[in-house]
Amino acid sequence: MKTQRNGEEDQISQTSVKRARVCVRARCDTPTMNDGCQWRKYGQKIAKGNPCPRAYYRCTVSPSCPVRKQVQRFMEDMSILITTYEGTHNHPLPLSATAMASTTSAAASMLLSGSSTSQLPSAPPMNLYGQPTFTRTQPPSPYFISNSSSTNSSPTITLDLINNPPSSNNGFTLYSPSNPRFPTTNLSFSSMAPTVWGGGGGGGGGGGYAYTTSSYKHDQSYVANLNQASSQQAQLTETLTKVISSDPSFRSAIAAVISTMAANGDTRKIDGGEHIPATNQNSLS
DNA sequence: CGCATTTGACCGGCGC
DNA sequence: GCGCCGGTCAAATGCG
Repeated sequence: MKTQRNGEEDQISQTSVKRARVCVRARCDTPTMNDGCQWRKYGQKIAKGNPCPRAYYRCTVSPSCPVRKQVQRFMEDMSILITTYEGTHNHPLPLSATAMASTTSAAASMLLSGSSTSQLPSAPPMNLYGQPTFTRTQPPSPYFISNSSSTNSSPTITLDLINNPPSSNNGFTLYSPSNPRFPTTNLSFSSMAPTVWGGGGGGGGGGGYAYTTSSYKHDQSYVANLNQASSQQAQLTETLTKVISSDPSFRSAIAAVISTMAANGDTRKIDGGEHIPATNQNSLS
């Protein structure tokens, strides 16, 4: 997997994906999602038409890391956080960050290949889990906003980590592109959302705002999710096999996610573990 | 005292 | 050419 992901990232960095962006939407009560990486806030703007300010962060794990992210509340539901990642990390990541990194890079890779998205024009969302692994107040309406802030000048992948309306999207869903030129691909990992990024900012400085280091906490829901994930692994595997076998590009994205889930639930052998702070590892148990 | 956030200024792209 | 707007910079500020 390490080789595979590195290959993907190489591909990403060498092609136009430098401009590709990965948009992640997740329900999050904290000012910013904790994705395991260390970010430094360098700006904030009030976007036109949106009362919520948009914050700009830069990856500070490595001084030369080009990765940036924008964090903004979803206008129609302030509890939803829209995080847009841009660029690819050029340094090893802590395990807690590989979840996002591998998922986004794989998603970007899938977007680049362009083969898969066109094959799913209007297919209904796939449900691989069958039920949500995390229960939380679910708003009545779907949140697949139409790539609102995008200027269509660069391809954007949307990872949807919101628990969507019950009937169809409780699990793991892939949404079809809507823009023929720069397709916007929506991936939904709603069952993962609260587990991977549940922790809360903290950190120093003014408002106690954006120092989202790898100090995220694993609460009970995280453990519960892990257990449930493993218990459903057989079913998941079977379904994934069908999906993956039918789409080589989607394969890479799925593989990244699976590896992440496996890594979280099992050991920390997979890529990046060597950079985990001890405190973070302790929090896993 | 060091470091991160805050926040107004600045810059470049884009549409008119 | 001008103005708007998104994105970035950097001095000021605040916290540990």
